[in-house]
Amino acid sequence: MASDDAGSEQESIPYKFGKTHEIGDIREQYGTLEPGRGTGEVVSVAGRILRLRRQGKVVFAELRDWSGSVQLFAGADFTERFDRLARCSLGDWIGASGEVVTTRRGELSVRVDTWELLALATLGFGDKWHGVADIDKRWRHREVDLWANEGPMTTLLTRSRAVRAVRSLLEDRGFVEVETPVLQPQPGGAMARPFVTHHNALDSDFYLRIALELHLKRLVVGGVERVFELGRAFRNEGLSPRHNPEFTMLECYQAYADYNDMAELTEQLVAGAAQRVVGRTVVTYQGRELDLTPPWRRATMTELVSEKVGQQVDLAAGRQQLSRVAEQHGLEVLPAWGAGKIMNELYESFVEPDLWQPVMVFDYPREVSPLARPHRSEDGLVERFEAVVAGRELVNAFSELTDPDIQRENFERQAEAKASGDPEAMAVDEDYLFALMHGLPPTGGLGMGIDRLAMLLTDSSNIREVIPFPTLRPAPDPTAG
RNA sequence: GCGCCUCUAGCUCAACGGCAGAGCAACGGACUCUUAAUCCGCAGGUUCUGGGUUCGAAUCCCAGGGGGCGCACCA
Repeated sequence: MASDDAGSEQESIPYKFGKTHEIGDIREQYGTLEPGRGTGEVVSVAGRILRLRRQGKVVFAELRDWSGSVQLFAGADFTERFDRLARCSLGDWIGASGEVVTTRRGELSVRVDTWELLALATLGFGDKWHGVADIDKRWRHREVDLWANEGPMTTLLTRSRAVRAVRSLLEDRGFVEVETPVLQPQPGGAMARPFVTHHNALDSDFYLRIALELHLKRLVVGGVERVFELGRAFRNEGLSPRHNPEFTMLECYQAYADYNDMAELTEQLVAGAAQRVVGRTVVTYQGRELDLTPPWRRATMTELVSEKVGQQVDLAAGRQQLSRVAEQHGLEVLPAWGAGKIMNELYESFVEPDLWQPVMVFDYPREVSPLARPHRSEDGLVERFEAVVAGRELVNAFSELTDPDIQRENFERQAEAKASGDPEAMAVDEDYLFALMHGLPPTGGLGMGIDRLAMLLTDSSNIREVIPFPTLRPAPDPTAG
């Protein structure tokens, strides 16, 4: 009987439901009402039944939509099909109409006159008190996580608002949004191992992009003076609490600007997003205060490394001295590393993890920055900075390299490294060089990890919390948990 | 890839070498203002998988699988 009944109930579910209010709005408007009051306002709300308390001829249910939850108050004397309502399962979706009231105990409620079943939850969702704690299940079946636990909906909505804020801040500054190819015959714009796929009709291998950079700069060559893309990039690398193989980047490029302009833009974007999303620019992250209010501290890599190792070091000191400093601090130096690479390693190993408040780390070695323009006054350096927040790189930006000859040299040096076995090195990108030979004006460029921005604004320690369906090993059995 | 930790009912967890259990959910019932409602009843298991040790294994050992954290790589 149960299954036949359920079958006909499925068929009787309406195709739409005219809800008049978000639950959150009702709570906002009437949340302070005294006990035992009516409002005269009749509303229709819809959502999922979170809890159900049967009391004989009267039933209390907690109904949750994505804006919040409110109690439904139903009674045999005034609610249609009362007995069926009392038999609903936790997790069922219903739409209910009635007056907004408070009960004797003062709980804000919708006193249900009429209601409709909108979906049956035939699989249980988890413990009504503990929710679902199995982290594997939460990530493989986010729909369950969203319903059973409090945090994920807030995280999802916050991320959405953060992306909207970034997009709108850029549009306010005259940037136009574009979409460039994900499938590329040759990946470029970053040093990373790509994913490979195959196009049947063209009988060609393609790579999933590892960065957005080169196509966007080609658009600048074409005259698109302020351009950005918010898009997915893919890197075939290990997973970690801070790395998902597919992740979302913002890249934007501004003609006639340099990296100092990009530093200012970085502050405006991050602080602006925080302001719009959480309402302030001082946030709490993992129990510590983080002050995103501009201006951020600016320091050069040389200064920061020197400070950390307790002696003045710079590229001019040469590979030998840097190598000695590195080894004094327990850092293994590979033979292929030049002075610049050693400096970068010193920075990444000893300085970056200890930076907490936002810092703009300026002026990277040329050796580790093949797409950035040589520094206007410092030998061996490029005009590049990374913005580090909470010990992690959030933004990477340059004065873009515009000289096709230097770009070709840099590509060729990368190609040599690739030939000698570095799977992450770049290849020579002739299409990009072709574009540069048509003239890239002075341009500032910036890349930001959107997932990491979302982590900061949602106080998430694991990137998988801000990605609804993170990359996981395929489950052998889809129902296994 | 390597190291450490973890996996028991739908969910949250006990049992830690001696009969696999509780709460919640589900199912049946009582109850007209509840707040994790309460009460009565009933059912629920390949203890992740496969081997081994043992009179006896959820428990100890080995191998495999899933997941987490750390390291490495990166954003």
